[in-house]
Amino acid sequence: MPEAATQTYTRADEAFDCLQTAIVKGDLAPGEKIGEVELCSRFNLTRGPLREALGRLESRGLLVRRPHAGVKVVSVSADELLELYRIRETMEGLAARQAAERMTDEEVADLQATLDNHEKMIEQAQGQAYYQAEGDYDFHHRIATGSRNTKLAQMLLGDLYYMVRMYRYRLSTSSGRPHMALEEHRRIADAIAQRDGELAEFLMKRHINAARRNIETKIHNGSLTI
Amino acid sequence: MPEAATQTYTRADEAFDCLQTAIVKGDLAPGEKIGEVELCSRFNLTRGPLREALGRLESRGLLVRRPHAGVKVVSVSADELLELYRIRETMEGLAARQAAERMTDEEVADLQATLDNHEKMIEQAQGQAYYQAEGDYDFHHRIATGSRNTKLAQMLLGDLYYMVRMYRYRLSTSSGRPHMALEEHRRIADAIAQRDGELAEFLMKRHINAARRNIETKIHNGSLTI
DNA sequence: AGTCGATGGATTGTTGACAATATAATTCCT
DNA sequence: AGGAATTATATTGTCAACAATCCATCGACT
Repeated sequence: MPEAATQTYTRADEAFDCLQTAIVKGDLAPGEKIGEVELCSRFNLTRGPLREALGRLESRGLLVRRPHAGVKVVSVSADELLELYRIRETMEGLAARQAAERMTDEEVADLQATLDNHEKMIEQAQGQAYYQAEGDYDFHHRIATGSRNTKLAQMLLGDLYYMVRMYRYRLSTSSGRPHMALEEHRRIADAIAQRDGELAEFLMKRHINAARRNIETKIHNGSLTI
Repeated sequence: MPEAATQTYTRADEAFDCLQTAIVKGDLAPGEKIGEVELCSRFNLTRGPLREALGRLESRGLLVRRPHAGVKVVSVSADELLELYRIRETMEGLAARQAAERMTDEEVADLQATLDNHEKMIEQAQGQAYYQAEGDYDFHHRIATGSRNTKLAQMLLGDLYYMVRMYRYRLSTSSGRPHMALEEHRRIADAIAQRDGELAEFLMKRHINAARRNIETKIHNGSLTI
C-alpha cells in the first residue's frame, strides 16, 4: 500500500490502489468473477468507495463490468499482449525523443546512476528476475516522466505499464535477457545524454521491438501459455 | 444522449455521457469549479452515480479532483494541446499501418464512401466547419477501430479524441483547411486500400503533423488564444 | 496596517438500507 | 425425458441521511 503522499487519502483511492496491485500481482486472476461484497470484506471497505474504484479501473481497462451481472478481471490474449508492445514501441519512442530534448542534466545523471545500480544488482544476484523487472520499470518510468509530456506520461504510467506488469508477474519471465536489456538501456541513456533525440527514439523502438519478439518466440515455442 | 445500444444503461453511464459531452461541448468551461449538488440538479441525478462518473472522468483526465475541495474541469494549455497532437501522430500512424493490414474489404469500401460523402457536404455547405469537424472525427474513428488493436482503439477513442474535440468546439476552428484535409484523407484511404501499411503510416503522420503546425501558427499569430 | 490564527458554514466523503435486475433452480408441458 | 417458461434468490444499482474535511470570513495580535 502506497504512503499518504497525497495530503488526504480517501477510501476510494485506497480501494483503487488495493485492487490495482491485487490485479497486477495476480491475487485476482484474469477472468475471475468477483463479487462486490466479497471485495469489501477482503479489503475492509464499504461499497460506495469500492464502486467508485471499480469505475476507475474499468475506465483503465483492467476489468470489465456488465450491469447487474458482476465484474471480472480482464483477460488479455497473447495476441493482445503483443499488440500492447506495438503501442509501447511508438509511444515510448516518442517519450525517449522528447526526454532527450527536455530532461534536465540532473535527471540524466540520475538515469545513468540508476543503470549503474541495476548493473550491480544483476551481477550480485544473477538471474534474480524480480529485481530486473522492477529495474526495467524504473528506467522506463523515468523516461516517461522526463518527456515533459503530461498526457503521454499519464497514458504510459497509468494505462499501459500496469497491464504489462500484470503479465510480467503472471509469466514471471521479466525479459529473460538481463544483460542484453541493460546494454540497450545504456545506449538509450547515452543518446539522451548527448541530446540526440532521433537516436534515442530509434534505440527505444528497437529495444521494445526486441522484447516483443522475445515474448513472441517464447509463445510459439509453447514455453509461454496465456 | 446516446441510445441504449448497450442492453442496460445505468445511471452512472448516463451521468458519464452527460458530463463528457458537456465538457466536450464547452457547457462546462475548463477551469470551472463545479459542485456535486449543482450537477445533480442540472442532470437530474443523484450523488452516488454522479460520483462514480466523476471518478471515471478523472481517470480519463477530463477533470481533476482534490479531496474535500471539489472538482473542476481540466484546463489544458496551448503547449499541452500541441503535445496531444504529437501523441496522435505516433499512435494514429500505427493505427493506419495496422488498419491497412487488417481492415476488411467492406470496411475499406465504407471508408472511401465516407470520404465521398464528406466531399459532397463540403461542396454543398462551403466552410461549414461543424460538419467538417465531425467528418474528420468519423474518418479517424474508422481507422482506429479498423486497426483491430483493442487497446490502441480504446486509448484513441476513449482518451485522446475527447480532449481534441473539446478544443475543437472551443476554438471552433476544426482545421480551417477542409479541402486540403480531405485530399490527405483520400491518400491515406488509398494507401489502406492498396494494403500499403508503411505508406499509410507515413501519410497519417504527415497529416496530423500538418494539422499540428496549422494550430501552432495560429497560436503564434495570436488568432488563437487558449 | 498587515499577517496569523480561530471559528462557522458549506461541501465532500461515507455509510447503511431499499429497489431493480440477471442468474439459477424449479416446475410444467410436449 | 428433454426443453421452455417461471419463480426465487442473490447480487448489483440507487437513494437519502450522517460524519469528516476544507474554505472563507472574522477577529486578534505584531
